[in-house]
Amino acid sequence: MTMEFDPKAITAAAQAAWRASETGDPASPSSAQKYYCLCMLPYPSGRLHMGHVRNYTIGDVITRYQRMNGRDVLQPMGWDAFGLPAENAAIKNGVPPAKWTHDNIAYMRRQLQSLGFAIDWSREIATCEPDYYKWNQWLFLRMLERGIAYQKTGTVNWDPVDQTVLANEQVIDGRGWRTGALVEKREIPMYYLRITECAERLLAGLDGLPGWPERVKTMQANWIGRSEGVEIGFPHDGGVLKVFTTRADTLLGATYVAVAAEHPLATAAAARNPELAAFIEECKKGGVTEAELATQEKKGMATGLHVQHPLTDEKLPVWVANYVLMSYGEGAVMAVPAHDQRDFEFARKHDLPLKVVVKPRDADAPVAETMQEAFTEHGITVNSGAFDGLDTGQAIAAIAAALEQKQLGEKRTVYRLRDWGISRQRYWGCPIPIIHCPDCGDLPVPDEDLPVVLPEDLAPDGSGNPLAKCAEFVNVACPKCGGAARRETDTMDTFVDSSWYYMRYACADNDKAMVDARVNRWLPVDQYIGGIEHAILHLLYSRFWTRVMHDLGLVDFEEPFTRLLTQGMVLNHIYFRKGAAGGITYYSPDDVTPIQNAQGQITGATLKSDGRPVEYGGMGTMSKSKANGVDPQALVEKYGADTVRLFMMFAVPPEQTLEWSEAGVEGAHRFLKRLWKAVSEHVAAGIAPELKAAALNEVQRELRRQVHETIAKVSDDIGRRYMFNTAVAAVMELLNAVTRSEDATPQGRAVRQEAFETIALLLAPMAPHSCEALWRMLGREGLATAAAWPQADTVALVRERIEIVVQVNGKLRGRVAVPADAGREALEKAALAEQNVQQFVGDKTVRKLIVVPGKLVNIVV
RNA sequence: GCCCGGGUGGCGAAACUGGUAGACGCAACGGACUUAAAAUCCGUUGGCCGGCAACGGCCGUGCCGGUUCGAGUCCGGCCCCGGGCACCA
Repeated sequence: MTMEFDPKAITAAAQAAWRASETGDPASPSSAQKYYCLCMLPYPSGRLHMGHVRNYTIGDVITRYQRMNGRDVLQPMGWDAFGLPAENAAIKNGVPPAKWTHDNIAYMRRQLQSLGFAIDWSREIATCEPDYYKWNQWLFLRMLERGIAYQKTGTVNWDPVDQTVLANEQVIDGRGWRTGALVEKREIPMYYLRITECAERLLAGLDGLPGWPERVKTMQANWIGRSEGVEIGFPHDGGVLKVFTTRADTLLGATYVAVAAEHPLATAAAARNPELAAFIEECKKGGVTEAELATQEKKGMATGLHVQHPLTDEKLPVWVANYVLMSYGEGAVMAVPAHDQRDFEFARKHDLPLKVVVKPRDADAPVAETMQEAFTEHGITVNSGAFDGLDTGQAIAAIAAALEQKQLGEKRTVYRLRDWGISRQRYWGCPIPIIHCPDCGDLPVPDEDLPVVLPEDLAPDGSGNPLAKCAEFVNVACPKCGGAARRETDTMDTFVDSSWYYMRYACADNDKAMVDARVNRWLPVDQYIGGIEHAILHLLYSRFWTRVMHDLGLVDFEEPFTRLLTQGMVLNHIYFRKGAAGGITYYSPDDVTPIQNAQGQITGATLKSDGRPVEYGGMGTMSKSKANGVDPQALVEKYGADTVRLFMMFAVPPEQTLEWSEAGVEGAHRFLKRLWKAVSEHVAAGIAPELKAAALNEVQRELRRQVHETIAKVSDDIGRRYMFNTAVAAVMELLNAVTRSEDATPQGRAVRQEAFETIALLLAPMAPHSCEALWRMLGREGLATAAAWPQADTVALVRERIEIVVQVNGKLRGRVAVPADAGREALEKAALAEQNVQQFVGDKTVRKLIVVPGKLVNIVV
């Protein structure tokens, strides 16, 4: 038995032992209760970074803990293998996306294996494989049959120089990342999934997810954005302009209406008004993100058109405004400058009138001429004829009723949520299985021709989709008339791939069906773990996709993830330079020398290789694209997998953001070495005798109580609280206590034996390799990671005396030791008797005595 | 701009339901061991003040205000940092 802690040897031995112990078919049903522990699948960007290590270590800790608690645990792994970075790498290095992706997968798989995660690799999937994406296509066709998938135009970023569609990430300050050209908005036909039909179910379903963090549910609910209001019609020469409002009570205060630049009314007016046409053209500049639209300068122009107020028949001017979004409601709003801040600012800027129609409940109405900001709160209706004196709620109801009678309004519920556009004008993705025939129109690819296989040998060059230039792919016979037809060359959003991969793990070997009965054994996922950045899109799309599959009878469940743990991001500094054309080059924090101001904040840096300045971009998520990822490999080689895993769990609680620093890794390593040494010395003294609880002296009972308190704490921290950092801290405290004990009596050694065995088991989920070795050293048979989780002995936990805190007027003034079962009166008496307390109470009158049993007494004088 | 989080010693953090602020670890400093260094072990470590000492006092959880016997924790306002904003994944 070696005394040296040798992580390399320990890791190799443990991993060999685990491989040797794998028995039977992992897919075979087990009598134990199932537990599906799933981590979000990684994008194979090249190398693992610390965010991955954090994610998969959390998953592995939960997996191993549940296994030791007797569950039949499934922990699979796969690759989110389609996407833009593979195309970017191809453009940069000339390597085909397929080869780049497969090489990355091979490398990252080895990295994951080196960390000793208990992953069932027999179920591994990669979303770029035809036997996976075939089922994307198959389900898309089912959605098309049911009208869940449909075609309409959508807005994209267009680079006029490269003649290509850009992702939002490729638009930097309104310009194309490669060309520097001003980006334009362009309308193109795309396929959409009708997620809005599901809005109410997706919203209501959140109430049935007690295992999800409140913040994620709040974000999803806000994203779906249900609003109840009134759709109001404003008649005009060409028909009726529809707007939606949640504040119908302010209708009499409407002084103009505003429409989006893309609104049909704007287009119609622009046809006869060159100035307006130029303004609308101006609005097309820039990217399509909501952040960009919401922060741009608010601009508008009158169309010269007018609509009629539905209640007063007054003529209201129609304006085009860039702050009105075509994608929300009807793409038009009634503007009430007195009671909406955005309308207020717009009206002041363009000299549009203001009409006050709501006053505060307990104050006078604001005066239009002197208002400094809009009055947006609820209140009492004024200046509104028959509706005066009503409270906001009543006024909305009364005005809605009046509009309904004139058939110019009806109550409606609208959602902020938009349908999911899945078409991407990109190569490295799942082909959309549609054939365009000049005679028969757009036709689905027949099921028997699936999958539509993506050619893997194309080379993207940055100008458009290479698929569209690939004759063998594009040219196809029409499935209906047999004539020459053209394949759809758009591919699917990669969120489609990740919306159901977790189901495929249950039956990855089935080439006849998307999923089979096994999916209902393993799913829903008991514990899902992934970054908080996926709180909305991925998780919402997955919930939607699951409902579609449920409604098609493919799965029994509607919610895919029972419990969710959203891991905080691992951040690192970001450094970059802007190129002449507008592109951005990122530099690794390792390659720069930061410049700090007097407060120690980083203000910039210089690049080590050329000594010239680079800009500082603050802290941000570790990612390959920002060049700020830290590869765990060097740390694993220096300290071993267990140290890296343990440090990750100890540094910070899982949901919290982690600003990366290596400081502290050394501490985790020292702890493992100290544990190793302590166990070595303990076993070197021979076999410990059997523990006789009744024969222990007070000191031994005290140490044993700490052993069992630690079992209770660690079980709660891992099983319920997900506070792995405090679980590790508790084990550290226990080790400190054990090593302080120098009791060489037989029962003293027996207590230490129990303590060390307990530590080996409590730490096994986090540092499994070391714990296997310790378990053997302690003379135990079998695998620590397969042993039963320890249970706290309630008898050992009993305390005879406890310490009570005494406060005077809420300030700590003393502590008293009392019997654990002391009653209220005994506590009060002991508290008042304490010497320092008496100094502060003196001869003052005790007004009140607050007793918190087991904790404190507060004396109010 | 909008939605969601976070801010506690020199640093990562703990304090779970309103009840002892700073557990555990890092770094630093002092000591032991050593020819020396590394490693290891022991001790000190929020700030200020009093005391030979035991110990005691005052201040302190981003900023301003409030509720409460008692606030890191609850409420109102603000500042800063991070995540998301529908084509990065």
